[in-house]
Amino acid sequence: MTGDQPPEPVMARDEPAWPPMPLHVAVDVVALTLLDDRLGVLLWRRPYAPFEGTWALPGTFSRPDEGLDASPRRALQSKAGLADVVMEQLATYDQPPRGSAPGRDPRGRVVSVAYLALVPDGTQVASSEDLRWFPVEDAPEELAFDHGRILADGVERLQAKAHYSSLPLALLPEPFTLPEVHALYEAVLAQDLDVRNFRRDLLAAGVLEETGDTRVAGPGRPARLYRRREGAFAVTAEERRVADRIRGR
Amino acid sequence: MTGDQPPEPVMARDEPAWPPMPLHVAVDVVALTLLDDRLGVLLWRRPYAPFEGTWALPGTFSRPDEGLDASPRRALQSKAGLADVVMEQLATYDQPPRGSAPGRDPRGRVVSVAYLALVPDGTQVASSEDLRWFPVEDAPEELAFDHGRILADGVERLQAKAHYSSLPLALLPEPFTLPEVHALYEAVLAQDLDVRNFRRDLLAAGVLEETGDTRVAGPGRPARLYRRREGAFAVTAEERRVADRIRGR
DNA sequence: TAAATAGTGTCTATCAGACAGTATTAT
DNA sequence: ATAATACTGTCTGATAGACACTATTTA
Repeated sequence: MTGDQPPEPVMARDEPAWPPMPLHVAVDVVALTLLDDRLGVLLWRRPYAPFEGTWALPGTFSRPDEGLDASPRRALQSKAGLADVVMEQLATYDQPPRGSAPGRDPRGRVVSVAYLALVPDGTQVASSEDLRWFPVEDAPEELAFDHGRILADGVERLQAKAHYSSLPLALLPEPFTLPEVHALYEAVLAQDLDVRNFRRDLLAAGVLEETGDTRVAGPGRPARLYRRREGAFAVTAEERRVADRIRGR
Repeated sequence: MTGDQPPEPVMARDEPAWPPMPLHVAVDVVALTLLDDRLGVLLWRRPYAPFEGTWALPGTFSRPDEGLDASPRRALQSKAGLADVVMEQLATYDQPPRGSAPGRDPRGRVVSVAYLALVPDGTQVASSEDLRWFPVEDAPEELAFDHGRILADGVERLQAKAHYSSLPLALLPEPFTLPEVHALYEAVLAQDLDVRNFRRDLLAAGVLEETGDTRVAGPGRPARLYRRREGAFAVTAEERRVADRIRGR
């Protein structure tokens, strides 16, 4: 593999070790959703080697003709029919993973750029025997490659952000009710949150605006409907301060 | 789920698009240090195309025979003679960078994994006309590739962590005095910090321990010396709570 | 003894956490 | 009326931020 793709003859005094040994760049997606009041992750059973038959995060190899961020979108689109989800880059992993045994990919050196994708509750996915949501806590212990670690990192990232941002709202279709948001944060953090304090702090953060409507769902008082206010993210007071300090410069 | 991962003849039903088009994987290092009570970054003037003669972050192509995290260490070692610095991965960038014009690397598709490296104040580096520290605020506006953006992201990461971790201490050689730590945080945050509050909060965080010695430096009362306590990181009370919540699960 | 640097204490406003009852709807 | 769900207010302890003086050394 010589990896020559110079559009012109640019090589006057080029990088000493050029062309470098090219590597294989994969992307893997930790796609999370709200599943029955718990956090769910999309897994895919690999139909071919390596790790044939093993559950894995959906992923693909990045193509030379697409932007890096486009690769995880294409993976979600082609494997699950998902489009327009909120995504953010997590981290990049390689072989060998820190502190683990078997290496990322038996086929050779592969670096994998992991992404976190947040899929709104109720979004239709092309599920099947070999592609479906798992409650995160019931996911198979052994995933392909080092996907178990990547999954854990993705969940941890979302939990961390739940403490100081409204990122988890991407898991709800708009408009939503405050009880739904409350249940969402409890699911994300796997933790009980006092209703009164939660509502007080969430409303004080100013990330929501009322639609004016309410939603009737069976018995009980109807809940007011909200949507996200554009560009609003920080939730706790401390983190609003931090964000202001950083942004305001 | 069968999960056989045969090191043997593997290619029975392999990935459809295998082998994928390989890409070039670079690593770039945002190496920061304390420079005359300001934050400094190590830059390198590229001696060859592309961007010949332009200042850039030190970097290299990752080799197939090394772990990904080893590449930025090799880059620092070979270009600047630096070893054993604290490093953490920042993010991965590619062509085209979000919202910019010229593309990462004119030679073809390159993804770059960026690292943050913290070099203790006073560490000797093999500096020259073409490799030296710049105060971050005096760094050239135009760096090669999208290194300007990567540098900004690295500084922002360090500043964010300065609010809730003792990561910046990696910029000081041990042992150090509290006035030095104070000056360090002021340099990192480019902000005045009240001495009394700073000392109160830093000591309350329990990340330091006294050595018992003091350091005499010219006139004035000698300062007590401290070292980092092993494994201690969180600084503010809020972030200790956050860290506990996340870790304690 | 003057100049330089290291070190210390209090008050206040804000916020997170604990806690229980009222309001509105369907049946 | 009963059951179900939505919604609300207060108190307390902890903490971040504002603020000015004393202590110890060298020259």
